[in-house]
Amino acid sequence: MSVPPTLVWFRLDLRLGDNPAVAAAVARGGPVVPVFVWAPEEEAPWEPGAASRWWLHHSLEALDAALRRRGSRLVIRRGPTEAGLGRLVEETGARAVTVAERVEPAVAARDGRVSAALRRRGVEVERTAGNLLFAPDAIRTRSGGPFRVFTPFWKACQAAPAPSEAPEAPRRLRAPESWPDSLRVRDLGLLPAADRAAGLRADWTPGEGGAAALLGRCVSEIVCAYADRRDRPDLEGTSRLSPHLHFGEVGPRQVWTAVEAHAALGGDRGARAAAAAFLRQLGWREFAHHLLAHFPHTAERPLREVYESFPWARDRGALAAWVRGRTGYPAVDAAMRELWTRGWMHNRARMIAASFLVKDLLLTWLEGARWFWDTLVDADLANNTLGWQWAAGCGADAAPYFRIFNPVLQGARFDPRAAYVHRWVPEVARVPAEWAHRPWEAPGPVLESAGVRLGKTYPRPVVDHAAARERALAALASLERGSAPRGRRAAGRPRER
DNA sequence: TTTTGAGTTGTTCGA
DNA sequence: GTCGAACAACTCAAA
Repeated sequence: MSVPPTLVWFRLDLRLGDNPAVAAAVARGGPVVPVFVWAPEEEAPWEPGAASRWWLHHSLEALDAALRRRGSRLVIRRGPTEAGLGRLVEETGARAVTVAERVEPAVAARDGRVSAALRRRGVEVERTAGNLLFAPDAIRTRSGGPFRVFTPFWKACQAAPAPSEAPEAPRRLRAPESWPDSLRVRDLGLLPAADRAAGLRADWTPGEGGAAALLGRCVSEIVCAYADRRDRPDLEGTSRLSPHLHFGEVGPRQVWTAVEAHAALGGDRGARAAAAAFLRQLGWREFAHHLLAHFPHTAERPLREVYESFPWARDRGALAAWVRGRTGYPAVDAAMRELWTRGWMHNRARMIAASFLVKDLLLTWLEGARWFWDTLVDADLANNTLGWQWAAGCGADAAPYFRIFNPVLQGARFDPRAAYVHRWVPEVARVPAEWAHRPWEAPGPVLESAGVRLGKTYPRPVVDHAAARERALAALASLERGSAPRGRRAAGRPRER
C-alpha cells in the first residue's frame, strides 16, 4: 500500500536546507505537497507590512523555483487558512501536515485552531521546531521560569546542548500523482509601487540562494572585524542577514554552524572573540523570540507594568517629522531615510532613531514599532518588540532611566566622518564633518558655502535636545514615584530652538 | 527565605 | 582634552 501525501505548510521558513518541516515530510516516505497560504488578516494587528510583502513576493518565487529544480512546486492558496488547508487535504488525499512553530501570539493561536481542525478530520499535524536555536521551553532559570535578563539567558543557552547539525536540502521531492491548482505569486498582489520597489531591489536578493551567498560572505569578511565595525552605520560592518533570518531563508542553526566552523578554522583568540560577538547577536534574536513566546502581551503592552501609565505625548506633527526624516537632527534623519529607501536600518541607527522618538519627542514606542513594522524588510514581531521596549526602557532589561541618546554625540562617535549623514541627507552633503551632525551650530559662512539655509533647505531641530532630555527625565521620575507629572505640561512639547 | 552581585549599546559635569 | 563620578532605585537570578 502506498504512503499518502504529506503537506508541508511553509510560513517563515522559506528554505529547503535545514528545514525540519520539510525533513519531517520527506521522512514519511510519501509524496510531498509544499503549500503556502496567504492569510495576512489572521496575523492582525501585525499583518505583514509593505516592505515585508515585497520581500515575501520574491522569496516565494525563489522557493517555487528551488522546488521546481527538485521535481516539485509550491502550491499557493489564499486564506482563511483552516478552509484552505482543509480543501487541499481533500484534493490531495494528504493524511499529514508538517509545519514549523512560530511564536507570534496571533499566529500561535491560529496555528492551534488550524491544527485542531485538521486533527478532527483525521489529519496528523506534526509541529516541528521553529526558526530558533533553542526551544523556548528548553531555556529556563533554576526555578523553572523564563529569563528576563539577557546575560544569564545567553549563558544558559551556551550551557544547553548545542543546536544539532542541519539536515541538507533533499535532492528530489516526490511529487503527487497530480498537482492541485495554485495561484501564481503575483496573484497575491504583494508588490508595492514601482519606485519603492526599485530602492529595495538595489539592495537585496531575497531567497535561499541570496541568503547562502550573504552568509558565505559575512562569515569570511564580516565576522573577523565584527566586534570593531558592527556599531558603525557608515561602514558595511554588519551581516545584513536579518531579513533572510526573518523569512527563514537561512536558519539560525546554519548561521551558528558556519560561524563556529570559521572560528575553529581561524583558531586565534581574535577570531574566536569576533565569532562570539557575532553569535551573541543571534542570542539576542533568540532572547526576543523566547520573551514573546513567554509574554505574548508584550507585542502591544510594556513588559514592565509601571510603564502602562507613562505620560506619552501626542504630537502628530512631531511624529510626521520623525517618519519623514525631517527632525533637523541629521543622524536621526539619515536613519529614517535609510529605512525608507532600503527597507533596513543599521542597528546603531535604530537605537538613535528610536531613542529620539521615545525620549526626545516622548512619543510612545508603539508608534515607532508600527512604522518600523511597515517599512523594514526584516520586520519581525519578536525583534521589533524587544528593540522598541528596550529603547523605551519598558522592556526586559533594566536600562538605567538616564540612558538618553544625544543624537549629536552619537553621530560624532559612530559616524565620525559624517559619511552616513552625507549619504542619506543630501541637504547637508556638503556640510563638513565637524558640523554635519549639528548644522544649526555651524558658522554662517560654513552653511552658506554648503548651500544650507536652515529652516528652508533643511529643518531646524524640532526640539532642543537638552530641554527634551530634562523633560524625559522628569517624565521618568514621575513614573518611579507612581504619580502623574504636575499639570499637563510634562506631556507638552519642549520649546523649539 | 534572605542576601548578594549584576544588569548590551549613555551623558554630563567637574576636577 | 581626559578621566572618573554621579545620575535611582529596581529587578533578576543564583547562592
